[in-house]
Amino acid sequence: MTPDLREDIRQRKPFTSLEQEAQLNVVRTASLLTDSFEQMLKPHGITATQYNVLRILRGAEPVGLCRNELRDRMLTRMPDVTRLLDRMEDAKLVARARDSEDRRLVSTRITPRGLRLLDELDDAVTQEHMRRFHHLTKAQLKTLIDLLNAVRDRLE
Amino acid sequence: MTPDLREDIRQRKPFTSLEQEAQLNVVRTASLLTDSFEQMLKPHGITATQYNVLRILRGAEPVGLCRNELRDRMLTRMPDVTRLLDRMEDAKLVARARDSEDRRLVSTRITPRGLRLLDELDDAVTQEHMRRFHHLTKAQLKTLIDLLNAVRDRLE
DNA sequence: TGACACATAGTGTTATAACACTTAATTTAC
DNA sequence: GTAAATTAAGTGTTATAACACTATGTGTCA
Repeated sequence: MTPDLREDIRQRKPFTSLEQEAQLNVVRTASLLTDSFEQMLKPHGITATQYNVLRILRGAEPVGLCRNELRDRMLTRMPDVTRLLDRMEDAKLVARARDSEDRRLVSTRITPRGLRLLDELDDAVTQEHMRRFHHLTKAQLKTLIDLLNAVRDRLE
Repeated sequence: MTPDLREDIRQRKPFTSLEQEAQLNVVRTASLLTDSFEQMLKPHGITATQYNVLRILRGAEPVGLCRNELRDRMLTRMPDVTRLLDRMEDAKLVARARDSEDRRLVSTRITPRGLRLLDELDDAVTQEHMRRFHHLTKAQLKTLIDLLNAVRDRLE
């Protein structure tokens, strides 16, 4: 019933270890989840990375965050946050201002337009999460989350 | 003891649903696993995507695969397999030959050099998987794999 | 058998990611 | 108080990803 990964990617030989199978399963699942999420966002003109930035900045309101703080909070590694923010600034989704106390820092805040976009997306995002996970029980979801937390425990 | 995702990405508010928390956990974990894997591969001059291609082609030996078949078997979406293979051909890791029966097809095979590279990498890859997952029990790994299979069941 | 639909690989082009390097402000140590 | 180290943001450049489009070979069907 549930097609396993081996079938999915048409692999002929069995996985060499459970550890390998676990890694491939995590990566494959994330890829499909992200692709689906990107497709949902596309008509709205932003990427999953940009969406992630907007969510972080909305959570930080009413203050902004500097570039490195933002980078450290992102879900996926992003080595060029400066130009990511350039593009988002061009789209008027965020605004930057140099910090007056420590002039090395540039604080970025979400704009009203960015907030409006997140608001428009809220329903679709919730639907997306539900669509992908509603067939698991709450207990299964908790177990999945716990196991992934445990994986990351030795990872970062 | 195990830091949960909220702490990790310094999120102040709780997740809005278990479904959302599950999605973010999957994506975050995959990102860290992939980054770590990429770092391990870097000294050998290939990316995780290229490694994936080599593994698929080694599994297909002694025959090659056409571009679309390869694309469909990849772990993550890759819209430009042609030029990915161009680069790998330049590096002499794969070789291409037009199919004589159906001249639309171009079959790609792994070269001896590609096989040698995989062989060199085998230990490091196994170590990498172990390092990331050895602190979970076999039962936990099986549960994790089952749950991820279940997630993907409604996804593709 | 000839026109048309379809499947396959590849190309042109733009956008984004990645990485090493630079510049500027602040902190630290003497 | 000044030089050196540190921390921050940004820049130059190359590599890769993404997407729409083209060219060519194969199958289909009137």
